[in-house]
Amino acid sequence: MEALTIHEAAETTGWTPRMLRYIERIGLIEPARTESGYRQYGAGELQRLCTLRELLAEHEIGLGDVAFALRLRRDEALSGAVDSWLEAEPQRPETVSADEWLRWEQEKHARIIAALTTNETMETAA
Amino acid sequence: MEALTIHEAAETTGWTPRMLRYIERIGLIEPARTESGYRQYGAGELQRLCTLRELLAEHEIGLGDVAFALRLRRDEALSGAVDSWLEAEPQRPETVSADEWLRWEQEKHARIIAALTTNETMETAA
DNA sequence: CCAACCTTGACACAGCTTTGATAAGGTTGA
DNA sequence: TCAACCTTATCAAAGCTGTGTCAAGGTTGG
Repeated sequence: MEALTIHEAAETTGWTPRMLRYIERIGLIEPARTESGYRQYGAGELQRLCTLRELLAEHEIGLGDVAFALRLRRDEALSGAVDSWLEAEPQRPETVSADEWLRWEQEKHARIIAALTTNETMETAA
Repeated sequence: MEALTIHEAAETTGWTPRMLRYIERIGLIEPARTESGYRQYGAGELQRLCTLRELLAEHEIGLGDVAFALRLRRDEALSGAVDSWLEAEPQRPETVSADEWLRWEQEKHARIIAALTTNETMETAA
C-alpha cells in the first residue's frame, strides 16, 4: 500500500483535512510531499493518526500537550530544566511548631527583609 | 527563616497573590496551610517560585506546559502512551518511486478500500 | 472589637488555540 | 480543456489561559 492524499487520509483516519494540516503545522505528523507539493500519507502516518486520536481521547490531553511532549524530547536543555524544577518538588517544610512560629511572628518586617535578601541570593545563584 | 503569607510570598517572588493561587490550583506549588487555612510559603516554595519564573521566561513555555510535564511524571500510563506514540515517529516511508506510484495510482478506489480495511485492523490492534 | 489580613467564589477581559469556511491559484487525469 | 483535486493564506467563531478585581465572610493581633 502506498501514499494517500490529504482527503483520503482524512476519511481514513477520522480527522478533517484542516486538522491534518494543523497537526502537521505543530510538528506532530509531517507527511512527505510530491514534487508539486501534494501531501502523501503513507501507512505509517495513517497508523500514527489513528493512535493519536486514541491517545488524546483516552488521556484527556490536547494536541498542544503532545506537541509539548515532543518539544521536551527534542530540546534536551528544556527537558533538563523542567525535570530539575520538578525534581525539587517534595522539599516542603513541615507545619511550623507553635512557639517557633511565635518567635518569628514578632517581627514580620524583618522577616520580609530577610526574605528579600534571600531572594536576591536566589536569583543570582540560580 | 519560616513561612510567609501569600502577600509576602508574592512580594518576595514577583508573582501576584492571584497567580500564587492559580499556580497552586494547577498543582505546581501547594504550600502548607495553617489550621485556619492560611497558606504558608516556606523557603523551598519561594525558591521554586523564583526558578519557575526563570523556567517560563528562558524557554518560552507556559504554566500549563509545566503542569503537563508534572502530569507526565506522575501518570506512568500517560507518559508511557505519549512516549510510545512519539517513539514511532521516524517511521516515514521514502518518497515513492515513480513506477511503483503509477501502479498504485491506477485504482485509487481500491486503495482507499484497502486503507479502510487496514484501519480497522489498526484500531482493534491498538 | 476593629483594622488588616486571610479565605473561596464569581465575573470579566485580552490573547491564544483549535477548528471551520472560503478565496485565489496550481496540478492532474480523462 | 475541464472537473476535481491539491496548495497557501485569511477571516471567524468557540473555547481555554492567564490575570485582575471585587464580594462575602473567617482569623488575628493590638
